[in-house]
Amino acid sequence: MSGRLRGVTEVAQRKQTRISRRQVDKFDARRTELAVATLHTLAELGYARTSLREIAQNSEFSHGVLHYYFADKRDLITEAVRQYEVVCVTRYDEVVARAKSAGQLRDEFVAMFFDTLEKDAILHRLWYDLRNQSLFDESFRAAVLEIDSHREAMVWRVVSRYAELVGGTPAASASMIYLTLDGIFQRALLHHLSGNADTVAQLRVELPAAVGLLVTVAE
Amino acid sequence: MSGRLRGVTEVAQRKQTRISRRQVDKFDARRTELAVATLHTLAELGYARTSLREIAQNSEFSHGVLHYYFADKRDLITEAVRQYEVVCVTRYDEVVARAKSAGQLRDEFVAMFFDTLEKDAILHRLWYDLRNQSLFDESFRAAVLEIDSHREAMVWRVVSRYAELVGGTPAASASMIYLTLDGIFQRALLHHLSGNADTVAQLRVELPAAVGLLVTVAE
DNA sequence: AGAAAAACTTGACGACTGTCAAGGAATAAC
DNA sequence: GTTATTCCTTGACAGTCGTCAAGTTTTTCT
Repeated sequence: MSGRLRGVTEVAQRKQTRISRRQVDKFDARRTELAVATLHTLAELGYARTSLREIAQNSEFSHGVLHYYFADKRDLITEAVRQYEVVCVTRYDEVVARAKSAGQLRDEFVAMFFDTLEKDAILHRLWYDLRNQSLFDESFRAAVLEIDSHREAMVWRVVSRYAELVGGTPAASASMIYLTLDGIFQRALLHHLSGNADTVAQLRVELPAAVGLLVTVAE
Repeated sequence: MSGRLRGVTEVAQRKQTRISRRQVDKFDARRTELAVATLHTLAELGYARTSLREIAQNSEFSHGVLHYYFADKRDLITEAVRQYEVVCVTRYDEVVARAKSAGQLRDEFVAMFFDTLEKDAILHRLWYDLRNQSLFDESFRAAVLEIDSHREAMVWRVVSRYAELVGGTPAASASMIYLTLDGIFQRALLHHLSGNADTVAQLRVELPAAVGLLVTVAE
């Protein structure tokens, strides 16, 4: 039987079958490969204009294969979002690890901040697109909230370590600190993609001071 | 002649004709009416899922009329965004005007902040949707950047007045202050629409302190 | 080797999209 | 009251969308 009546559960079953036959690697590898292709297409076109045929064209397969590995479009996009998380959520950890002084941590953080802003701009705009999409489409919310909390934790690791090195304590909650730095990033991204380099440069100048505001130095 | 070959300029011409015949009121009134219907549809469905036929169904006309008053879909949506601006950009001005003390201003600001967060949630999520869309679609950027700067000015009027009343000065640039408060709003919106009332309440508690951080009190 | 299963392609379906031309209905001009 | 003009509806167009069944190619198993 070449039955193709697969729901989400049936895809999971099929996956289970593969696991038992020790072919899970191949199946999951393709799934990931296609999810990555999806990620790049989404980053290029945005959620509103990304079609399955377009995604397939960014891979080496035809559009039909997407329904072989994914139950439906949502399943595919959700998986793509997870791939984003893998890429983006440990970005500053090396910076934290090698920081010997507060000044060094701050400088390298700022450098990394604006480096990824420019290098991964289209990937970041996708993140904000999907986070926003979750305001309309309930099916993304769980994944979005999870990634958001991981991003918050990532920022917290940076700032709390910075506070430690500078001999003080964070001046606000993890939540506040995250949304402030994320707000700076979002704004910088908007102006970067708008070609407004001056505004981006201005934000770069202000970022260290903002970090300073978020940490109180003990007297 | 019943010619319907209208580009953007021809729509403008036709409008000009009406002006000379003193019927500009009627034409513009319909345009605005349809733009408002568009705004509500967008707020309900999001940019990605809003079609012209859906918009027309939220008005009392048929879908064809949209191309009588607007050159194309972008023209329509751009006009809808302008309507959003009219509604949203003077929200806190009355609060500023009637504030007799720093404490009153702060409290009423916080109250208004979370009032509109809940009452106009779907309108606000539209704003963020469109702002994000401008990261992908150049044609929205000018309007988005303009509205964004108006929002920044609105927030600045609140905070600078607060600083005045408290006898201090703003501790950061207008840009920084705006993106901080906007970040809080965005986060609160996400959690409000996710049904996570606890997180929203937490943000409400933290908002006054955040405002405090943004203003330095003179010694 | 041949048989069975998995991986992938192709082409089609119904639904939906933005656009626009043709024509009817309403209003204004004379 | 009879033309003109404006306003609005209807229906169609060419295209795209997600989905899926049928069939071909490739891999795996025995």
